[in-house]
Amino acid sequence: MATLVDDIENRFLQYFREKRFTVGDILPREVELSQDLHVSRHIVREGISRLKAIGVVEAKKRRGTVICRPSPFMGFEKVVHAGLYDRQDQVDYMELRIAIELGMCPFIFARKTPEKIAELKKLAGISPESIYDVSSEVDFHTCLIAIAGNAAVNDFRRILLLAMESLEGRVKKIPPPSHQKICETLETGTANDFYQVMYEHFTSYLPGK
Amino acid sequence: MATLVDDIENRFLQYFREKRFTVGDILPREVELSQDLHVSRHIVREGISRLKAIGVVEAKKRRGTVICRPSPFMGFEKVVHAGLYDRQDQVDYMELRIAIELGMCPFIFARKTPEKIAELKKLAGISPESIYDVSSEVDFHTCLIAIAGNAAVNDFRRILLLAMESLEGRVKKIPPPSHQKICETLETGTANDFYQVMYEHFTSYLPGK
DNA sequence: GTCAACTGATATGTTGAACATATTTGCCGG
DNA sequence: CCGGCAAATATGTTCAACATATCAGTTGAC
Repeated sequence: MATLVDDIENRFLQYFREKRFTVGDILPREVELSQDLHVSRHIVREGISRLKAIGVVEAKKRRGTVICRPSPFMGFEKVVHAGLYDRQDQVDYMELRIAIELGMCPFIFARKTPEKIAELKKLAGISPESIYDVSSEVDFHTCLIAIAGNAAVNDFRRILLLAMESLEGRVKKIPPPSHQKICETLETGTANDFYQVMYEHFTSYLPGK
Repeated sequence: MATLVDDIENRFLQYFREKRFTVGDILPREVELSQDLHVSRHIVREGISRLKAIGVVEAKKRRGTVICRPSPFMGFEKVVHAGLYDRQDQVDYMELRIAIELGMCPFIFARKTPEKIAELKKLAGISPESIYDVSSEVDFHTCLIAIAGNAAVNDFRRILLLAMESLEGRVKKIPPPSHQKICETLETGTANDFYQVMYEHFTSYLPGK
């Protein structure tokens, strides 16, 4: 059953699209909205509150409620923060993460720079191969994928990692090829070489042949 | 500045995590919550309303407010629905989509079945190569990635496609290799062959060498 | 005894009016 | 011209009341 607030929320979203609302635009006053939409101010406030929950507006006292640049995955982050995902979700997220690490290879390769590779090498050299350190593993791949310079990918991947924290204790030991090898291949190999070495690096997470 | 509602929302999310809340669990009554949390019932309602916005709870009259299985990307879908993304976001989303199509290849290949391939072949044969049809292009790749059987990936990709609808008119003509070729390779080639043919298929979306 | 309909209890949904609070605006005096 | 006080105005919060849907138990006819 659709409540008034459900309806108002949808009308807001639809309205933003139709009127080409963009960052910085200001919503009408709550009292105006409540009059125009023929609902009480509480309903309007609750509708706007839902927009705050997904990060598309924020309220400034005395100025009004303004459209803000949404972090599009805020809702996802909250779901993860609440721990409201099951084993199957976690497996799905893990696969999605691996798919992104692999699928971004062409973009990483195309946008590599000597500076970025130097930065990467420092992270690759931190821990000896025999010692498996989860956080340095994560740091390396975070730095690696950052080379692609895709903000949405970086943010989304960060949240996926949050959902996998309870899994991290159970991952297999660090697989060859090592991070050093990945650096070398990124630096001197071809785009395809780079993909191949990344594929092998994630072999233990990928389905068997 | 943090409002009471912001605080209450966070406390709910934190509480769900700590108390290991799961699908079907019922929240205390609004009046109880307002007493325990020392805020008015409206504040509690607004906090709960925000949880509804991200798809974490739903209210049943007389029964109470229950945790529901969240569609984790509901917030993202709403942001897209409102059209609150700019050119750069759109480019990022496109790259993310391509990365997923490519990165899921190993999972698709590992889980292919004769039935799925037959289904795929039907979609591949619909339009002659000379005619470029956006919706059949999308349908084919939707069917292809569905072979991996990853619900999160399917759902997330669906929303990414929504954000790219206004771009679709400007995509380049269908690139070789054709969908028929992709089907063949998936059926008879190796996992690596399959990746290579997919990579070539998306060449026009990938950064130049 | 069984089942349908009634009825009361109880949860969320909605409204109105009032007051709190922060911040901008602009007046006012030095 | 400039610093500070004060009014205006937006959102934030509370209280009290009523609406509405639905579950559960009771009552009634067959």
